[in-house]
Amino acid sequence: MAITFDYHSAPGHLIRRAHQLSVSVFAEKTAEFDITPVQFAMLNALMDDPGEDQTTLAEKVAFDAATSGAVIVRLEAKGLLRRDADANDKRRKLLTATKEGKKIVIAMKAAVTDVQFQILKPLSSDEANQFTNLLRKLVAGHDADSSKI
Amino acid sequence: MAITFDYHSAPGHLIRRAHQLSVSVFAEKTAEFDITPVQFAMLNALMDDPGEDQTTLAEKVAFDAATSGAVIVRLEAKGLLRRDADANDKRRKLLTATKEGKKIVIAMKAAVTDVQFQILKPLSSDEANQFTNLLRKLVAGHDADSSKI
DNA sequence: GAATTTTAATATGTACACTTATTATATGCT
DNA sequence: AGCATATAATAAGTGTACATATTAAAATTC
Repeated sequence: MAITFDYHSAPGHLIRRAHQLSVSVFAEKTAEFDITPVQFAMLNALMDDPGEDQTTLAEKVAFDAATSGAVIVRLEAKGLLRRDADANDKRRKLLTATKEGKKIVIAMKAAVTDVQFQILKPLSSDEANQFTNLLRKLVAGHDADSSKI
Repeated sequence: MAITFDYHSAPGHLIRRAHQLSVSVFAEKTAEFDITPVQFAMLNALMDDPGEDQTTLAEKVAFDAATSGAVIVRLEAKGLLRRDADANDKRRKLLTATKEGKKIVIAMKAAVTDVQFQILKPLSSDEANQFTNLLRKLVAGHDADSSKI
């Protein structure tokens, strides 16, 4: 037994590395659009349900309010979404993707699909499916855990 | 075919979520030590090979020089490692874990081991092994890719 | 052996990511 | 109605994470 920890083989470290690689592949494949994975996730989610408030959108993509607030400000600055005050609840700001925002999400779709393949590239097709399913189960399990407080 | 992307099931997004959860579990289980996963990784790696320079240590845990530089400054501020100028190469600063640093890594070992189990908790034992192996293969594959430039 | 190139560390700027605190507004309770 | 509680958004502070630029010190090349 070594005194130190074999952190290289630890899931925690491997997940960090995978995230790092995943972001890097995304940046590479979508360089021309100048949109980060998080920005894409938010804009993409917004297109399914326009007119959402920031909190609801943040929950959908699983970010805290502070982070998503900053992302939304950047997306607004780029002209990809609009924030309108809710007449019924002055605390809320309702979000809508602009024409530009919609256009960019649609334009990025092929590249983002390709990113997913590139991330999984070191794995065989079977392994890739297994891995994605296990990842989904892992995340869902933790989500279920945290919701039953 | 929907216009938008099913980003919720995409490996890229799932990996991000997994990373998020992983960091959160680490923080929870090691709260008393006030050490982040990255800080632990660096300090732990340093114990295997004391007297390394920043660049070599950064490579080992796969961070860029700027990020690891900042982490090292924080670890030094906490008194967990020492930086000494290399007499043979004045550009380099050699790192050594202090007694305090070593003590904290050893003290954290059990908690960090537990973190890995907690991360994988939603999976069965078999699934957890499969998942970790696939993750390792994924990361190794990308590493091999980037090294053959 | 002087000029070019490389390398180690730092600095700068942008973008997550989270915690805690603050402000404004709504809602629930009595 | 009036007060306590809850909620939406923002602000402040810490810590990754990376690209690019800078500085000082090697190493290489001519």
